[in-house]
Amino acid sequence: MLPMATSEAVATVRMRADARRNHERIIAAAREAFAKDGPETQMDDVARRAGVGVGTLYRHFETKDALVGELIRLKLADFAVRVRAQLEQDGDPWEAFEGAIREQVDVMANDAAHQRMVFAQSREAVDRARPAVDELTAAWEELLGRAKTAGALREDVTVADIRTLMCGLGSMMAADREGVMSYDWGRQLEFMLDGMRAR
Amino acid sequence: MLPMATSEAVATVRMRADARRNHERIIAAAREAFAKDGPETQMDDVARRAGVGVGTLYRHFETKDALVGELIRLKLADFAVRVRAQLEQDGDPWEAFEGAIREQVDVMANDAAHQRMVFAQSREAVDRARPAVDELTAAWEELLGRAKTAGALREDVTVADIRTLMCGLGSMMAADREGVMSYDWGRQLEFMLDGMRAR
Amino acid sequence: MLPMATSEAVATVRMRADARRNHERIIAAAREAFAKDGPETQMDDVARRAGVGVGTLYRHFETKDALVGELIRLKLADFAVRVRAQLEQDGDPWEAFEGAIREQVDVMANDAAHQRMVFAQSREAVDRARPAVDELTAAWEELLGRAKTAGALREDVTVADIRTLMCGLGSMMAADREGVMSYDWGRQLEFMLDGMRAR
Amino acid sequence: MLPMATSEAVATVRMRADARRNHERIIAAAREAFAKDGPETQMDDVARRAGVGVGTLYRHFETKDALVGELIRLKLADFAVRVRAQLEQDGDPWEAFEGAIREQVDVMANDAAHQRMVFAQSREAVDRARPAVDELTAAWEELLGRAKTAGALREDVTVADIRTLMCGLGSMMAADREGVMSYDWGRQLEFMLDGMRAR
DNA sequence: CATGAATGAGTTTTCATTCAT
DNA sequence: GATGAATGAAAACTCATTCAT
Repeated sequence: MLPMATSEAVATVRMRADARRNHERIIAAAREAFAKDGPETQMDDVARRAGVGVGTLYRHFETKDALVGELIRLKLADFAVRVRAQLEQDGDPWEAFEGAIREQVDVMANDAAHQRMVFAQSREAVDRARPAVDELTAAWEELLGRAKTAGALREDVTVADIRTLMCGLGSMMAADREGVMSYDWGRQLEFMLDGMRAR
Repeated sequence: MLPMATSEAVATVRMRADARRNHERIIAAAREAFAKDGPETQMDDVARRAGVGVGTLYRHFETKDALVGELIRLKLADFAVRVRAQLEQDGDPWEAFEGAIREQVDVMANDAAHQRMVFAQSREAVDRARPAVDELTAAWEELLGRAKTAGALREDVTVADIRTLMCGLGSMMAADREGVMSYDWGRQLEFMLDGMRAR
Repeated sequence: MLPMATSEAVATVRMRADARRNHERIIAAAREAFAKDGPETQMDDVARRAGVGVGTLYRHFETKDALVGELIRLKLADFAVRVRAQLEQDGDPWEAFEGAIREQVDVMANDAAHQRMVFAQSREAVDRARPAVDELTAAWEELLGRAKTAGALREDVTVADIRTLMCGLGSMMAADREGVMSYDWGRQLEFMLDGMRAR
Repeated sequence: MLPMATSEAVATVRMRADARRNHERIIAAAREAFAKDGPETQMDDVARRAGVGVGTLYRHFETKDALVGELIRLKLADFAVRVRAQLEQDGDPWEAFEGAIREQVDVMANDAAHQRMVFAQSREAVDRARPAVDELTAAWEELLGRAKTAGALREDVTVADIRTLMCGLGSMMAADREGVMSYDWGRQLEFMLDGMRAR
C-alpha cells in the first residue's frame, strides 16, 4: 500500500523539530478522534489524545474547521498519489479506473472522519484543501480520459461524477456506521460502476 | 401530485381545535427549520417559527428526537402512499419501478429536511417511524417483485438497496445544497438506475 | 383512632355538591402526592391523582402554597382534636402529656407531607393555617398546665418548646426517609421526654 | 476558636495559583449562596458571587452535587478537628462531651448552609464526604467512650444518636431562620443533653 | 512556546400558572 | 365551572475559543 501523504509537504516545512512532532501527533490524534466520534469530536479530546494542551492545538490550527480542512486536504492529497500510481502502472484502462475507484472507497471505508468529510466542509476548510482538490482532479481527468479512449467508460462521465459518487458512498458508510439502520454501500458501488461502463 | 400525508392520519385525531392547529404549525415550522439548519436546529427556533412557546412544543413532542421521528414518519408514510399509487396504476413494471424511484427522489429534492434525515436518526426517532418503514418496505417489495417477474429488474436488487440508494442520493443533495462544492446527483441516479436494469 | 379533621369545617360550606367532592378529592390526592414526592410534588400530578384538570385544582387553591397551607391547617386541626381528647379523658397528667406527644409523633411518622411541613411554610401557607395553630396552642397550653400543676413536667416547658420538638422530630423523620443516611428519631424522642420530666 | 479546615488539605494541593484562588473563592461563594438560598441555590449565582464564569465553576466541581458534597466534607472535617481538640485537652469527660456538642452546635448556628445540609445529601454528595464522616465518627466514638467510662453519659448513647441530634437541631435552626415561625432550638438542646446524662 | 484554566453564550428541558375552549 | 393546552422564565450543564502562568 502507498504511504499516506503527510502534512510535511505543506505546513511543516521550516517548523522547529518539536513543533513538527506536535503537528504530526495532532493530525494522528484528530484522525483517531474523528473516526471514533465523528463531527461531534471535541477539541479537548483531540488535544488529550495528542498529549498536548489545547493551547498548542490552537497554535497549530486556528479553528476546528481549519483542523478538519487539513484532515481533508491530506486525504485528498493521498488520493491523488494513488490515482497517479494507477496511471503509471499503465495497465488495462478500465481496470485502472475501477481499481482507483475501489482503492479510494477502501480508504474511505477505513476512515470515518473522511466519510462525512463533505458535510464538515466550511468555506475555510475547503479553501485549505483546494490545492489537493486540483491535484486530484487533474489525476482523475487523465485516468478518465484514458478509459474513455479505450471505449471502456461511458463518454459522458466526468470528474465531477466521481466526486459525487464518492460523496454518496461516504454518506452511506457513515449512515451505516451510525448503526441505527444498515446500508449496504458495497452493492450500490457495483450498480454505479455497472452504470458507468460503456455498452 | 399526491398531497403529502399529514399528521392528521395518526396523532391529531380527537385533538382540540387549537391543539391541532398548533400541532400542524409545529410540523411545518420544524420542516422549515430542519431544512435551513439541518440537525443543528434548535427547539427554541422551531417554537419561534411555529409561533408557540417552547412549552407547547414540548407538550406535542416529548423530546427533540420525538419531533425528528415524527418528521421522518410522515415523510415515509407519504412515500408509501406514492409507491402504492404506482402499484395501482398497473402499467409497465419497469416504468412503475423507475417512476416510483424518480418520484421519491423528486420529493426528497424539494425537502432539505428529509435529505439528511438519515443522519438525524436516533433509536427513539427510528422507533417512532417504524410503522411507516414497514409499510413502505411492503409496498416496495411488491413493486420490485413485479419488475423482476417482468424481467426488467436485476434479480438481486432488494428493498435494502433502494433504501441505500435513497440514503446516498439524499446525502448528495444535502451536500450540494450546502453549496461549498456542487454535486450532480441527477447523473448519479442515472448510473444507478442503469446499473439495476436487467440485461 | 380519631377521624382526621376534614376540610368541610372551613372552606367547603356552601359549596355545590360536585365542587365539594372535587375539593375533597384534591386534598386526598395532594396528601398522597406529597407523601410520595415531598415538596417536589407537581401540581399536574396532584390534579391527575384527583382526576380533575389543573384548572380545577387552581380554582380550589390559588397557588401551590395555598394548597400546602391547607394541608398543614388540616393536620394541625386534627392535632388539636387529639389533644382535646386527651384533656377530656382526665387521666394522669404526665400520661396525658406524653400520650399526646406520642400520638402526634405517630401521626407525623405516617405522613411524609407533614414531616417537612415546616419548610414548606411560606407566609401565605402559615396565614391560612393560623386559626388551627391558635386552636392547637390553646389545647396544649391546658395540657401543659395540668402536667406542671401535678409536678410531673418541668416548669419552664412552653408550647413553643413542643412546637420546636415536633419540628426537629419531623425533620429527622424526613431525613431518615430520604434514605441516604439513617436517623433514629425514636431514641431522640426519649431523650427529649426524659429531659422535660420534672425531677 | 479553631480555624476551619480549608480545602487546601485535600484537593487544591498542586493547583496552579490562579486555580487555587478560584477554588477558594468558589467555596466561599457557595457557602454564602447556600446560606442565603438553601438548596435552591443556582450554579450561576454561585459563579457570579465567586466572580468566575460558570464554566470555571464546573471545571472545579463536575456537578452541583459535587459542590454540595465538598461543602459538607469540609464542614465535617472541621467538626472532626474540633472533637479531637476536646479529646486532647483531657479534661472532665462530661465537660468534654458537652463542650464538643455545644461547639458543633455553635458552628452550625453560624452556617445556614450547613443546617440543612442533611437534606441536600444525594448519594454522590455523601460519597464525596465519606472520609470526613468516618473521621468524625471515630473521634466521637472516643469521646463518647470516655464519658461513659466516667459514668457521666447514659450507656446506650451512640454516635448515631449524636448525628441524629445534630440533624434535628440543624433543621430547627433552619426553620427558625426561615422566619415564618420561630423555633427555640437552644432550649431543645438543653432537654436533649439532660436526657442523655446518666442518672 | 506550551499549558490548561477561564470564559460565557447557547442547549435542552421543566413546571407553576394563565387562559381559550 | 371544568378542562387541559399554552406559556416562558429558569436551571443545569457543554464546549469552542481565549489568555494568564
